[in-house]
Amino acid sequence: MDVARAAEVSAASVSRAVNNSGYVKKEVKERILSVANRLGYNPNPIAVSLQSQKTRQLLLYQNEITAPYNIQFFNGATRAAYKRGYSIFLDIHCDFDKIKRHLVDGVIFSLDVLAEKYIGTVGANYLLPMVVTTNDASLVYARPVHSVVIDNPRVVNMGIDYLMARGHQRIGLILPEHGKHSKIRYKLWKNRMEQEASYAGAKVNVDALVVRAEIGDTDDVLILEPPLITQPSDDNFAAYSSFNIGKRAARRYLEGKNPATALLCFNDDLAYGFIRHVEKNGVRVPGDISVMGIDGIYLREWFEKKVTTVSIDVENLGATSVDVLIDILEDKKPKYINWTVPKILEGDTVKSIDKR
Amino acid sequence: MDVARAAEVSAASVSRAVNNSGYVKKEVKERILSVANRLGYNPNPIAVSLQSQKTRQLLLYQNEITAPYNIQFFNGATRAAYKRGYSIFLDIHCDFDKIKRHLVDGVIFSLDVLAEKYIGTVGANYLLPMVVTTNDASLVYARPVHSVVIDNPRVVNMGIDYLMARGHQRIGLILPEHGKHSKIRYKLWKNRMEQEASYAGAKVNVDALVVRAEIGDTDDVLILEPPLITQPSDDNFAAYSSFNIGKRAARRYLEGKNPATALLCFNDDLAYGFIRHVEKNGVRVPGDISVMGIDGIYLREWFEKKVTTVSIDVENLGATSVDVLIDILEDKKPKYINWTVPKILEGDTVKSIDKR
DNA sequence: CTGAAAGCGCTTACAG
DNA sequence: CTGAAAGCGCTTACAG
Repeated sequence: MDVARAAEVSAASVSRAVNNSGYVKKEVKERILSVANRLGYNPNPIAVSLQSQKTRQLLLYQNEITAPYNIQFFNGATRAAYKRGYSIFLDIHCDFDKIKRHLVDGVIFSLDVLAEKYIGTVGANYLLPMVVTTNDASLVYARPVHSVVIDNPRVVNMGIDYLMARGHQRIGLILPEHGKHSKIRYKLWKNRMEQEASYAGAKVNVDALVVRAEIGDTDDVLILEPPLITQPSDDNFAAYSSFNIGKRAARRYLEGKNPATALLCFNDDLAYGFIRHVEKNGVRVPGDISVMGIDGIYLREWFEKKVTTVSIDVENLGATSVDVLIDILEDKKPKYINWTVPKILEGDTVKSIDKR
Repeated sequence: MDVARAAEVSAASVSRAVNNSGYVKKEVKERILSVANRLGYNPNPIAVSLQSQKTRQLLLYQNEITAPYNIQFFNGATRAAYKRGYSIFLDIHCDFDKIKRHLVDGVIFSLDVLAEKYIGTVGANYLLPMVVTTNDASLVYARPVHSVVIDNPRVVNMGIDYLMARGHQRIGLILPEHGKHSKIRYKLWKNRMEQEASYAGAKVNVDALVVRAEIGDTDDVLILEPPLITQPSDDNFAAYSSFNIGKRAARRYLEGKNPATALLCFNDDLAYGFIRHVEKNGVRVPGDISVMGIDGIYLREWFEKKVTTVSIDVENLGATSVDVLIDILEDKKPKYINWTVPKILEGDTVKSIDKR
């Protein structure tokens, strides 16, 4: 070490002085520090990491970055990490093999399917400490995994409650054709709606209230290489965006004759895609049909109409995931399952109607 | 090394086998590899980095993550990095001291003011290889810095050309009160407009066409800790968003009597904030006033109206920045100044008018 | 209070 | 073709 030579002490003393750990005589310490300062010395972080077996860096996997959900998750995560002296590494390439080369202490998956894939492949013999945000508390992985759980039963029922309180009885559902989360929310919605129908003594086919749509091969959310967001010639939007699924759903909705007075959407992005397309075709929201989303995306503020939504406080989801992961790393034994609490955010897309 | 012991060879041979470098007898290599595989061995990336003095990780500084511009920049950057075997570390905390602890080979600044701040402080004695995306080719830092330059003279004139070709002569400008970029674009616009006026033989006060606005202390873009995007109770949007500056500008616009028939906006976000607010107040775009943005954000597709804009191909900006940085790291001597080419993206917010 | 030594887990000349 | 040695740049017991 240059500093050690210049200050005529051992490397050990420099280390003690710079990190002010252990004993160094006061004058010596000052001399070392002033020399270090003069030479612009900074401990090599890689060497420090090798020694401590810690990088204080975390990895966050998301499958893309244009969805407001993902942006909010990242923002919450990076804030939480910063508070505890860590940094977040956002990786939107689901190329899990690369994880072996990343200099990180642990991993966060903002989507459970990503975590499952990782555990089933690379994770089998390179399993870093990890946390996953999941839509299903009952998910069982190859081994126990710490998770932050979106309380879907509450989310879906809270949305339905809100709409019912405003007189809606025929409450439809718009969701992607495929995907585990989609199935979970569909089941919850269906159970509730059938229950409501039986209360009312009615025998109805609730499935007539559903609109499903899909774009491309959306079953596979593992995107190795994220596409360009904006094509050089036109601004085509990535095929997998929920916004586009919402547009597609709107097309189906307009073709059929869905009897719903209100539609609960799989998420806010989808709701906006839906609204955009039906309004272009003369259907007013909420005049002709009420629309409710799920998530609570920040872009609600950017649109001409704020979507009424069940917020799952995505930033908090990200922050909690990070806190759990750091707790693991610092041996603070967090709970395996961490629930989050949804909440209604009022907006402009639901109207009250007379019950009949 | 466990593998070395189990395979009864030296650590050196294991290294050679695993990296398949140097000579290892075929059978021995196979034995090592199978043992390594059985034990689930992976070289410790920190140790590898210490040895090679490379992490293959890069740091990208941005001052927040909600702006579509930043999202696109990141997407372009991470794609470019991935192609060359690097990863990008997105840091939205402008806490440059932390850079000393990051395990990265180089840094990218997507905003020149961030780079200047870094060079003037921490960078003085901890200067990593770096690249900056800048609005001004003439920027002189404390030392020469590789830069990717947004060709503002072309951007501004291209926008004005587009509007003039559609009959507009009184072309206004909306921009933030403060900031270097704002001043640059203002000057370019002013020169051009005065020139046009003199061609026409007119003597006009072009400044009557300007709308300026600001939110909070926006002069300081160095955000140590990014705020929550969504507040738990209401969805207030961060004060520094250009969208909100656009709304504020709209208020001023409505108060005064700006004679412009078309307004060039500092960026697309601002344009949307402006459009949102004036339309709420009965002013139609482009019916009553044409609006043009700069940037080419992907959210154009999400809105009811696509803003007409001068795209600076932000993804390409990010990708180029990364390529230049990697060229530096790999000793490929990239140019110091790298220009990018703007381009018009048509939209729904400009109408042609009769010249008079 | 301070330094020599060992070690973090690798890789790469250097001998053989 | 293979191993012992040195070294990447630190930190931390261990002696003194």
